[in-house]
Parts: sequence; C-alpha cells; structure tokens
Amino acid sequence: MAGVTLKTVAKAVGVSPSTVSNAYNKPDQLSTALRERILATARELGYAGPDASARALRSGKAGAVGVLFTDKLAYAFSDPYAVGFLAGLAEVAEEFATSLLLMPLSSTDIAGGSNAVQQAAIDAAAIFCVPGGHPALDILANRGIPAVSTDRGDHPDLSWVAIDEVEAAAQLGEHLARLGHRDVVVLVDNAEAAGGRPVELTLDEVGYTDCELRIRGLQKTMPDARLRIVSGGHNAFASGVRGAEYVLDSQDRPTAIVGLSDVQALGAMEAMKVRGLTPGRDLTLAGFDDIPAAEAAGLTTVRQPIKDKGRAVGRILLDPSTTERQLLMPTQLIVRSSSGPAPKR
Amino acid sequence: MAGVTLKTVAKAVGVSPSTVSNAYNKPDQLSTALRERILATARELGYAGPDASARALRSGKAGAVGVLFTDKLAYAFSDPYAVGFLAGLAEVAEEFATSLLLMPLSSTDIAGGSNAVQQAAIDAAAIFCVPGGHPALDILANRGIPAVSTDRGDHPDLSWVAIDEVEAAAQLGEHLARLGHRDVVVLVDNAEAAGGRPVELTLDEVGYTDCELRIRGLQKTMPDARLRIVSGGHNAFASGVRGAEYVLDSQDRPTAIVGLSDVQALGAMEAMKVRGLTPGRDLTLAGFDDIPAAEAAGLTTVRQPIKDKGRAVGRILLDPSTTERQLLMPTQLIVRSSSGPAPKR
DNA sequence: TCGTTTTTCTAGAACGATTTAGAAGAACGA
DNA sequence: TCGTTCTTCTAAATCGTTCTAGAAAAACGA
Repeated sequence: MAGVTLKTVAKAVGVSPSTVSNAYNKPDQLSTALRERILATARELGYAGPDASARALRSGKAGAVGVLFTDKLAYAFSDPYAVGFLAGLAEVAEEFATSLLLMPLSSTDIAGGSNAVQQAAIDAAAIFCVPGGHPALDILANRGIPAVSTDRGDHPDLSWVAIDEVEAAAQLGEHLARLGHRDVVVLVDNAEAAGGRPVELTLDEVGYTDCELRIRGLQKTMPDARLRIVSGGHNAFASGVRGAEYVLDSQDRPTAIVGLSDVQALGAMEAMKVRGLTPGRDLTLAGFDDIPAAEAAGLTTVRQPIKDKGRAVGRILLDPSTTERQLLMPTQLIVRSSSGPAPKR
Repeated sequence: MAGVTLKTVAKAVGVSPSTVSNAYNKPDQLSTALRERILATARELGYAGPDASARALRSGKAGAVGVLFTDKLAYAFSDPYAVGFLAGLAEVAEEFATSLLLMPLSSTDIAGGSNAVQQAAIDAAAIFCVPGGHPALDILANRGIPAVSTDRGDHPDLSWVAIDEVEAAAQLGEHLARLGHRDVVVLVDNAEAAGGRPVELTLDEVGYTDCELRIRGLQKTMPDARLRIVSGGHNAFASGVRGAEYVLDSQDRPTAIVGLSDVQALGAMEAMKVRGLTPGRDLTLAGFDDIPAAEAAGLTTVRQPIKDKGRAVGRILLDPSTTERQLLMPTQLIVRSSSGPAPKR
C-alpha cells in the first residue's frame, strides 16, 4: 500500500518512469491507449499521483503563494479588512489553481532559520501590512522570492499595491478641521501596549510606516491641532476599547478620536457608549478602511477598496500579463453620523 | 548569485554537505566554531538556507496543513463563522510553527490531477464543511494524508470535531414550537440556486449532510409543523436575501424562517426590513452559529464554539499528545429579539 | 599507557519526481 | 525505393536536501 511511486507503476505497466510522468503531465506525449493503461494500473496499485514535494523540487514550482501578516495569524482573521484582502487574493489564486499559504510570523528564532518564512515552499509572496524593516522581508528577498507588499516600500524595485496614505488621511483631517476639531487623539497599533496598559507615543515611536504616514497626513491638513498618539495594543477591537477608555477617563479629553483602523474605531465607539457618550455629538469618531460593520455603526471613515487590493496583488504575483508592478488604489472619505462639529469651549 | 546550494557552501567552507546541513538542523552535531564559520560563509555567498522543496522531499515533512473549504475559497471569507474556524486553527498552527495552506476546491479537472488537493505539499488536512462524498476527500485518503473533518462522517475511523447537528436543531425547533410556529421555511446552501433563481427543495435534494441533519432535528421537535426548504444560492448574505425575498413575496408566507447559517438568516432579516417587517413580531427569524453580527442584530440562533472547533481540529492534526480523534462540541440556543410568538390565525 | 567512550565530521545512498536529448519505428512524399 | 518527418517512448542526469553508518580524532578513566 505505502511506498507506491512512479517507478512502481512504471514497472507494473512495463514502461519507463518518464512515460508514467508524461501520462500525468503531458498527455499528448503518448498514445491514449497507453495513457489509460497507466492510469488504470496506477489506480489499481493505489498510487496517488506524483508526489507534491518531489515535483516541486524538480520543476521548481510549488504551486502556492505565501501570505505574510503582521503579528499573530489568528489576529489577522479578527479584522474584516484583512479578511477582505484575503478574499480578493483568494479569488485570483483560485483562477490560477494556486494555493494560499498562510505563514505565521512568530518571532521565534527568526534568525536561526526554523521559522515558516524560511521553510515555506512558495513561488511568491503577498505581504500584508508588514512594517518595512521586518526580518521576514529580508528572508524573502534573500530567497529570491518575488513579493508584493500592501505598503509602498523604500526600494524603487519593490512591487506594491497601496493607497496614498498621506493623502487619504489628509482628506479626513480636512473634514475634521472644517468641523472645528483642534484636539485629536489617534489610536494606533502598537506591540508594547499589547500587554494591556495603554501607552502614549511620539510619532517616532509609532513604527508601522503606514500609521506614521497617516498621522503625517492628518498633521498636514490640521496644522493647528494638537495630535496625540495612543495605543491600546495590537490592531483589534479590544485595543480600541482600551485605548479609548484611557483617553475618555483622563482629565484631558480630545474632541475627536481617529482610529487608524475601523476595528479600533469601533472599539472606541463601544467605550463611548458604555460611558453614555454619543458619537458625533459628544465626541467625533472616525476610522480607516470602511469595513461592513462601519456602515452599520454609522462610522465616518476612509474607504479603501480592500478586495480590489487583494485582487491586484494576486494579479501581479500570478498573472504574467500584468505588467504594472506598483499600483496606487483610490480612497474615499465616507462621512457618517459619528462625526460632528466640535463642541464650543 | 543564483544557484547557491548546500554544496556550494560546503565547498567554499571546505566541509561536506552533511555538515552544512547539520549546521542548520542539528547545531549540536558540530562544533560551535565551525557552525559559525559555515553560517557566515553562507551569508556571504547569499545562500538562503536549505531549499524548502528539497527538504520536504527528503524529510517527508512539508510543514503545512491544508485547509479545504466548500465552494469557492473567496466565499469562505465572507462567512465570519468560517473565519472564526480559521482563527482557531491558525492559533494552533502557529504554536507548532506550521503554515496553513488554503486550497481552492475548484471543480476543474478534479479527476485529471491538476487540482490543488492533488498537488499540495501538506502533512495533514482540515476539512471544513465539505460534503461527505466529495472527490477531494477521496484524493486525500488516497494520498494517505491524515484529515479531520468538521462533520461527522460515515466512516468510523475518520477523525472529526463536530456538533450534534440533530440535537442542536431540535433545541431550536422546540423553542419555535413552544412559540406556536407550525409553518416554517428553512434556508439552505445550494449550488443549483447559485445561478440567481431561488429553488424549493425536498429533504433528499439538500445534499450537505449537516444541513440535512439540522432539518431532521427541526422535524423531530416540530412534528406537526410544515417545513419547507428553500435556497437562494451558496452560503452567503446575498443568498439569504434572495431566499427570503422568494418566500416573503409569495402568497404562502410562513410564520418563521430558519437560516441554516447566521449569514443567511441576516440576509433574510435584511429582506424583511426592506419590506417593513419586524423580526420577532411580524415573522420569527433564527439562525445557526452565533457570529458576532448576530448579537448586534438581535438574531435568535444556535451558538457553536467555532474557534474552539478550529483549535480542536488543529490539536488533533498537530499535537501528538492529543489522543481523542472524535470530538463533540457543545451548542447553546441563544434567544434574542428576532423570535417571538406566532401570530394567531 | 592502553582500551573505551565521546565528539566531530564525512561518504554515499536515498527521497520521488521531471527533463533533455535522442532512439526506434511508423508514416509520408516524391 | 530512399530520405525525411512524426509519433511514441526511454536512459540517464538532475533537482537540493537529509539520513545512515561509520571513520578519525580527541578526551577519558584507571
């Protein structure tokens, strides 16, 4: 039962291994009669078809693209934004009969070599919201694996599908400025706050390039405003709750809170409601992404075409007819009930 | 630059390939000095570490578990229930430094051999809501890949992590019966309706084992009720909308609609609202799964510990200390505002 | 000092396929 | 009839590792 290989089948049929291989991969290289005899014998012997690893080794194609996420893989699924990206990517992958390999980006032994990025059998990689200097990116580069990032990197030859973070945030900033807000707290993703205690950060400490750029965008159109940066942990609903709690329970409440993702902003909304505060009246709230829940909650946000982003990444990775290697996707400010005029002092 | 292999490094350092291999995989098999010299030279030469495919071939371990979904992969991400499962599975996978390989289950050439299930380099597989007789399952079995399903299969030696579908549905049925409902429409996932036109089915035509079992469960505690089975397409919000539209716009309205998943039930809720109908008053609505959105929408539903289900599947697949191969997870009826007494005739 | 164990390293055979170049025979055209 | 072209199949090399068994050297115990 076990240990049936190409050779076994070849011997049983009385042909060379090459012919059996051809029966599977190049049907027009042998007569139909023989091919059928081979496949029949294979079935009889319980041969499951060419071994995946062996084929990958010899042919140099793994038939899978890797997907890299920030932080914990389990986390990624808690943000509908990330899920939307995956859905778009999966759509294209499916079209090209390619699998998606989700790689945990655990910190363990990233240098030593026993991590998934090092070990994964992939032909290409999609990099989702992984900060620029991350060691995993070096590993990929070193392995010579073509990659597309969702952030514009520094290298001019890196492929990416991104939005104009600064411009997108500037649009939101303009909206807020026009409403009279001059005291804003920005909720960001931060590893150090993941312990549970919210932290207040300087722009330099923020880390993730896209977060930094968004804050710069806000500054651009809100030059007179005081912008504070707060984190309640990783990018998740609970972090938004914690970050907002910290801000709302302090003596020094802002007039507006901007979550750098909708999940965080929705967490903040929850914290407001618990305190009897109405978004848009008592305090303005805005997010980024425009996930489905944002609409239901009436959250003002900056929409990104996330599924298209996933599709575009997939095309660059898999579709040879796609030549564009750097793509800027459009964004749109969606004003809903969670934003309103700043209260007069 | 290209073509740097173990051998290249070995030659450069002046040792045997085995030793270089050991430098990466068995650090205690050689002196620290030599190991460092090897790693340094490797870095210098631009060697990216042992090739994934070659390693997989020789050692027989791919370092990845496959995940099989019903229908389109992109679909899977539209159901928070499926996403929750993935999150749980990912958590365990991460712990064991294993990647998750999402395989498209496209119908193309499933027999011929050019499909993902056939080609994937995986050590094990998680099977999520794939109906019993699906050819992909045979392929896995044929390849000798250990698999765990989220449905109890027919084979006694198959591993699974599931719920008692009949009992869970029976619980819901009892609730509905007690409220006086005797005319119920069940919304199911169905491929034939995916074209756009809703269809009405008999129990035999339902297909997916778990759907069938749930309907049987309802019948069990609602023996006097008329149960009709309707599908608006695949398991998705839009299908729920379509299915409900078909039912609501007919002459023969039921007093209750049961979605066999929350996303479908929520779609039905949308259709009701558009028609000015209030769930729980004008018509009772219930679902399955208890996804986060169900709570927000006030949907009565049967809760499944979906993330735990994912975790349990992961443990069976990856954790050698887990001996239990068949696991029944608890369910719980969650009554919310969408269910109410049947209107008197 | 002489076995004996331990450490450190190596040779060579797998692992299971695909690929390249080419042989043998059939079919073809003139 | 003979040279040419197709079709059908094969031998042998190769992909880049890891594994098994064992050799050489070093360390050890008495």
